[in-house]
Amino acid sequence: NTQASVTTVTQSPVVIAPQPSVLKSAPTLSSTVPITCGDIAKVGQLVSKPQQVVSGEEGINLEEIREFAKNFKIRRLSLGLTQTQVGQALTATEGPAYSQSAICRFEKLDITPKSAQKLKPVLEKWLAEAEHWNQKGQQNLMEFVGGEPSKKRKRRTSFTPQAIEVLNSYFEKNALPTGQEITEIARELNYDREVVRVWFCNRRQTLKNTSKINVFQVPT
Amino acid sequence: NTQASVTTVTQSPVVIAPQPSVLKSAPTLSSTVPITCGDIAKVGQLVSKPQQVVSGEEGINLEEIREFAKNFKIRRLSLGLTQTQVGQALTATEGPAYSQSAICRFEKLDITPKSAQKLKPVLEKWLAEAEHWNQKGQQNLMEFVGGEPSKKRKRRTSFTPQAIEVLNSYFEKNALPTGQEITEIARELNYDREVVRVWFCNRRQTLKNTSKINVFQVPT
DNA sequence: AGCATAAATAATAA
DNA sequence: TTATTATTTATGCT
Repeated sequence: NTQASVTTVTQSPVVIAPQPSVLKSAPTLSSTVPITCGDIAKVGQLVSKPQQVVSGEEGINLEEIREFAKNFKIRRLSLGLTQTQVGQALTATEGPAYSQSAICRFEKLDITPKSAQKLKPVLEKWLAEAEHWNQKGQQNLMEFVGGEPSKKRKRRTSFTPQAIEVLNSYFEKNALPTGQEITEIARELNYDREVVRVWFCNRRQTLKNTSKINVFQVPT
Repeated sequence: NTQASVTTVTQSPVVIAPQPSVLKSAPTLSSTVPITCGDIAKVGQLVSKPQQVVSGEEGINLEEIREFAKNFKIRRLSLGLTQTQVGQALTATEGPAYSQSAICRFEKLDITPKSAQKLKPVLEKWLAEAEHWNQKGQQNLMEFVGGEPSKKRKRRTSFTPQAIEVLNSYFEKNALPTGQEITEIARELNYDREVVRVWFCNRRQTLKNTSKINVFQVPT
């Protein structure tokens, strides 16, 4: 449409201040920290050890990777992209598959130096390209990314009191229904299946949150 | 600890590219979009109308506000702060209460120009200060944000047995008092209104929890 | 005016 | 990877 010429806003670029370790930086990293999967150390763990900033045999600059990861996140966010979107877009343009989890792990540096080293240039290139398209307009970016242009957030469902009652009774019987069961409940209540699934997720969440002991003193 | 001199990373500041409308920009905004609350138009709606970039009577520069809102979000994120944190911190340092919802709505420009105009300088000032502390280290930022003892973290209220008795008797009569009633109870007991409100919340939770069946049951 | 909670996103478990 | 939990954001409501 004739979106007006508005897009040439010439907004002053935001300069992000230097970031002292937004990540938790695992300061007192010691013997107590088990490396979950096998015994290959992760970037996020190695990088905090001054001696090993450059991983010996590989010649990998961990500090550089850490910085990039941090910048990557900021740049991703300022493009308004999610990890999922990046993963999907990469999967489409680059060779292998990149899941949301993969992007997440890169940003958190929860990967081996080798993987990081391999992934970094891919992300770097892709991100630069995304930023380039973004210059030309949000629409182009979305096209490049591939997702439908800005899918809208689903309207918030409101359940009827009756429905909630039924849901709660199911929940009391079983807080973790199978996909099958969810489908059935959804049909019975005539709500969207996904909506019902999310309801159970959130209900479990809420329960967990509220089941903490309460703050105020007991009236002795 | 002897965190090494690492912190002086002199990371090259990230320059955020100009952002053509990350927000959904409500492109096909037409008769179908009802303005939820009354008929006062929101910034996000007004700003897309070229003619009205400056709100007439008020002299409010909507375009400026839109830009600020966008930058605010990016800067908030690059500080690693959530809307909730900002809201809480503002509530602590500035006068009135700022909920997570309020921050959310500001960022989405889902507020009236007048409110936005009022909120903007507050956010601007606060954010600049937060960035300043962040320069000095993540720890300082968290202290600034997170109600450190130096700031006025609200002291934990302890109710007298008498007060609790009164509260409980009110609770038995009505577990969900209106705002009006809460105010009155608070005045009667000479406690802060908010404290009383929270007491009722917590009381309801407690009740709910104690009467709960063990939930995470295995689906058979 | 802001709470309660639905929906979306990020992080972790499997 | 895919499945689920945990966290954050957004919105219907009154």
